[in-house]
Amino acid sequence: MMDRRFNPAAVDARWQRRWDEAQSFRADGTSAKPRAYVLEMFPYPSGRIHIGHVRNYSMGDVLARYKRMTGHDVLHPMGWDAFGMPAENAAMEKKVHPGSWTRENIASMRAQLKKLGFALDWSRELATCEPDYYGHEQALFLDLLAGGLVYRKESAVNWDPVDMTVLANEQVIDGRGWRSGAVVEKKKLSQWFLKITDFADDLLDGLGTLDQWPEKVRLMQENWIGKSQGLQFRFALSDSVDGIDGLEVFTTRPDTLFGASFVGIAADHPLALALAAKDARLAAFADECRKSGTAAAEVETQEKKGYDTGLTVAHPLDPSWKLPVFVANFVLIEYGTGAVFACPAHDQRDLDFARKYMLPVTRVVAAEGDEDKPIHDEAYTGPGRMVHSQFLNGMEIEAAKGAVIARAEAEGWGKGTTVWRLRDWGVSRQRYWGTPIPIIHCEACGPVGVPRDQLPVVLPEDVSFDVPGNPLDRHPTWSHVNCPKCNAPARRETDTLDTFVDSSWYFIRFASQPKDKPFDRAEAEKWLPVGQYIGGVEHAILHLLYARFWTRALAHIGLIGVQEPFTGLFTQGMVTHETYERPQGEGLPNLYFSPAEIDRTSDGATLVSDGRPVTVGRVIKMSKSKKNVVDPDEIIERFGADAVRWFMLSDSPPERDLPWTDSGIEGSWRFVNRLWRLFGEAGDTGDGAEDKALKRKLHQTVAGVAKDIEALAFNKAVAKIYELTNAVEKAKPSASRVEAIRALALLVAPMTPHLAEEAWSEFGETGLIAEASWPDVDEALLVDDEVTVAVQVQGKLRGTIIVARGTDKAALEALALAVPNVAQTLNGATPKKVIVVPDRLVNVVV
RNA sequence: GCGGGCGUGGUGAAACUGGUAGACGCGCCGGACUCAAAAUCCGGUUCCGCAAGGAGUGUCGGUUCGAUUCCGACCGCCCGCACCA
Repeated sequence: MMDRRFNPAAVDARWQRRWDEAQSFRADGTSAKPRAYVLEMFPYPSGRIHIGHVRNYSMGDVLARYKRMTGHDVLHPMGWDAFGMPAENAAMEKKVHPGSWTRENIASMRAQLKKLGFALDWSRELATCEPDYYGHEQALFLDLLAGGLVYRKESAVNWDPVDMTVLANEQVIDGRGWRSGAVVEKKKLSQWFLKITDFADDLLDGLGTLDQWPEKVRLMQENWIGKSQGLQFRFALSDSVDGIDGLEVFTTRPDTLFGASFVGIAADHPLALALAAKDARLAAFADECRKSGTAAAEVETQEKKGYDTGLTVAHPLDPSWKLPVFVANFVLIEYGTGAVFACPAHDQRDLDFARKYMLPVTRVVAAEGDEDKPIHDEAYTGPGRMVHSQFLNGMEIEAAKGAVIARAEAEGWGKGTTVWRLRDWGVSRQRYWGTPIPIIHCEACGPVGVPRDQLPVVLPEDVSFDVPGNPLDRHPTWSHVNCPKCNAPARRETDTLDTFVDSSWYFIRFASQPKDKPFDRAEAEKWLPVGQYIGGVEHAILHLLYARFWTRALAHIGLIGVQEPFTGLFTQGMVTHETYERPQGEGLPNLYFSPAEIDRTSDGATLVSDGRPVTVGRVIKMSKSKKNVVDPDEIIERFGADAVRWFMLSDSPPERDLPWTDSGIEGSWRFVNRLWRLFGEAGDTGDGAEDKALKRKLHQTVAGVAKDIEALAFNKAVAKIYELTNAVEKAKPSASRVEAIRALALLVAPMTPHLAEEAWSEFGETGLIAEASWPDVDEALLVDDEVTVAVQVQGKLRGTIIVARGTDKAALEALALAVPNVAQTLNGATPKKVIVVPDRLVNVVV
């Protein structure tokens, strides 16, 4: 067959249409087949699919198609995480409505995804910005409210005075708003909170059951939840200040109580605030503390500073022992009680502080023999026994902790407590483009839930973005309603929900989409939990933790019987690309060029426009600012969907970054054509004989590729397919070769489905390969009956022998010693020992 | 600072439970076909050496008949969290 060239421009669309018409990828839910729920994190409709999406969805697609071929009823849906700030920014900058901007983006991104031929059940597509999604979310919010998992509280937020909105912590850079550049203010606002802390223990324990999650993600969540056990206790204050006569502190080291040196309180601690009201110098110090608070790198080098309040507290185990109270810049109001007792000998921060303010340092824990060793500049945090600690002396640390807690509880001045880093989830956002919180504020009745028959609370379309702030606040009529309880004039809540709420339950809605309620429990439980969830590691904490919480919360109020939403989680690496840069001149940043402007050869790169060289920079994550991006559309145009998909799966392990290269995609395109030529030889059985070796190779490959796909080791599956292809190409025409060629089409069907379909129909099959079965494996063919055994002398390879599998040790030893090279190396010496591992190696030791 | 991960050819990487290091891809070198090019095909490609042979998985050391794999120390890179009491 000469010069057969695969033509994706014609082929891809044809099969995409056929799959559509046949509804090949619709999840059934009523079949007797085992069910498989394969899900990739749904995209934000920013406007264009980027190559990272292509990698993500290619992986999920291989798994989904493979599951279908192995007899599963597969749910593999797609939707849009469609609310969020970029739409409002576009509205302000381009004077378009966030809704039309978002919907147009969805339309063009959907078209892009379709061109890639993903095996998605498009009948279940959803967008979180449509009332038929967020209306149900409002119902769930009211359910959680009724279930006691939602509350309203005043809380301090980051307020951007120019954009007139709340900013998330991540949006505050060096104390300024990321868009406006305005200095961010702390502002107290009434906000809605979800009681995620009620589930802190359960979310932590649950991590232990997630054995198909990356260890890394579980650790990140564990740290985020941040469980600390210790003692909370009260110090009596020497003088009462505005009615404050004691200080509550929390410590994880109650054992070191006899090493106490001072008490530190946060600048925003009520006692500090009360004192600062009468002390200008303290007020100034507190201001300084607040300013230097958050900037990340700064914290490390930040000097420990304090302000002596002049007050003292009494030590709970010895009331005559007085400890000074400092306002200290390293004590955080957000954590614990905002006050600490300091034991400098065994805590580095406390030690730094104590040295600076000349406070006593007393060792209370010592390793064997170190009892009188002084503490210098390094706090001792290792194991040991208690010293200088009265009734605790001689105890191990853990025993001493228990003893102090027991005594505190018996004497009533403290108790054993658990403190969490995790805070309740504030979900109010002063934004337009989000799910309206279904609440009506009435002067007489307070906040009242919108009655169910009035859901969804739909976002008004007639809004303007001429002035900063939330357009819902300014809308002439939208917020003016009557109280559902007393019918008096009232005001609608104008805050919307954090978009993380939208993504906390979309996987349930995918599984079941009734019109009249968020989901049908029985239907949803058929599919849930998601068997394999695939996405970027950037969602390791927030999204995945919120989704775990939301699922538990729904279970708690009896709406669903699932605790963990995702049984298997896979976090894929990024697609990276080298950068092309050139200095612009002194003091100016380097100028970057896009790959399209560059002529890249094996030994360098030049700019096409002037022919002069540019520096080839590091291979990093694709980003607009570095211009190292490639456009999937262009690539699909040139090489077709299959070559792109194949490249996304080749070479790099999926959890690692994948460097994009032009030669790589060209290599994939070459392989697509190689296969296509090979498929053209499926009619040639030669003399019709069997090729035992090829047959064996085929069955080994089928088994190996299946194992690799199930382990998501796509790069290994790809390598095995290359090996088989090489073997088939080299083999002489035979019945086995034809069998192998046909099987090869099935093997690549999950990865390069258009090519596989085209071959399948050329083979004369009338059905779709997408609906065909994965080839059977003959177990007997998985092992070779001849093996190559390595022969070593002193652990160094001296030759190999080919023997029948299972040859016994004595025979192997004799054969090995007969290898000429072995005799030569031994040079007459008598072997001291011969180690024989059957079917593997013989090692002669002298 | 704490927690985690990773270091293998020119390059992306493979190597089952400690058993022939470098499969497979990219690149490169040589050849065939062609007037020529593209496409395709064949051969080679860890390093040193003409070869025999020797060295080799970040560095140093250990365990072992045998270590990319196990243990210890160190170096480098990447990621997450971060004054968390």
